[in-house]
Amino acid sequence: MTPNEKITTNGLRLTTPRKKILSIFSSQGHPISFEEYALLDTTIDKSTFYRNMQTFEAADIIQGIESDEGKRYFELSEKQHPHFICQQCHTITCLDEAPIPKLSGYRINSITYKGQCPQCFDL
Amino acid sequence: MTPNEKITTNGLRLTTPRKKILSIFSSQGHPISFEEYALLDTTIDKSTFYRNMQTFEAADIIQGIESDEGKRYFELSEKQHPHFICQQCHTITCLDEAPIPKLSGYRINSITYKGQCPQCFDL
DNA sequence: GCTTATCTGCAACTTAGTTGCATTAGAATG
DNA sequence: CATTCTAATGCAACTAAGTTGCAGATAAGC
Ligand SMILES: [Zn+2]
Ligand SMILES: [Zn+2]
Ligand SMILES: [Zn+2]
Ligand SMILES: [Zn+2]
Repeated sequence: MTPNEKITTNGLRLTTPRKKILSIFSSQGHPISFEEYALLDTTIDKSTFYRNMQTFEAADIIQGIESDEGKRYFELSEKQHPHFICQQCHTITCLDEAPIPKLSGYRINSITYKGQCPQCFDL
Repeated sequence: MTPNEKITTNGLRLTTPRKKILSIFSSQGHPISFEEYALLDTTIDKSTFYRNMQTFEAADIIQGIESDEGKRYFELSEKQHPHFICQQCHTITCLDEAPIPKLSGYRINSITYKGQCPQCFDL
């Protein structure tokens, strides 16, 4: 199901800002913050952006993750994968191949590793 | 090495606020935010608290983690262990027994799982 | 095309965390 | 113990991510 289809099946309206938000997120291969989004779409208001992030998270269209710098990053919630946040260069990497462990009794929605990425580790 | 010893070996001054901060963190078994800390120590100023969190993170005395509600939680950085953040009741659990996986090329400092804790999962 | 409830954009607000600065108080030295 | 020097504290003002109230716009359904 495409993001646009998820919108309509959730009883939400397919508005112009929503179509633009989803097309921009579709063209990113990694999570972005509002600050980064606003560089790609100067027309959107931040309240519209954040309100849609909440709506889309509830509809399982978008997934948010917290950076180590007190900002939220968002990406399309397609196939589940862990993320790595480098505490030195603050890059967020999608670990598409990494396995998702199990924890008995818990339902795991996401995994975030923090540390040093290969580039920063070599220095 | 106790937290107080770590302070002096890092060339930091063992001040009254610092001793109180470390004694309060020693008596917690899980990460707490400034909001929670301030209930246990009404004398501290928030700038002193946050500045010490930064100093203590650099000296590897305290470790911070980001909650799913845009707040930072802190705990003594003794033995490494993953954390589980429940997205429903927002409780942060220390998973003292859970293993820390490896990722080749990356240096992992922390792991955070998000999802539903056993209490919320049963509902 | 008309109606209606949802959604948007603006501006004002909230709040976690930071910063500048004057004062205080560890620690080192004699 | 008194002196000195620098690190650390407390206060108040500030910053910035994210939220909220509201009036006007617009998608969806008839
Ligand atoms: Zn890096
Ligand atoms: Zn990703
Ligand atoms: Zn829970
Ligand atoms: Zn813990």
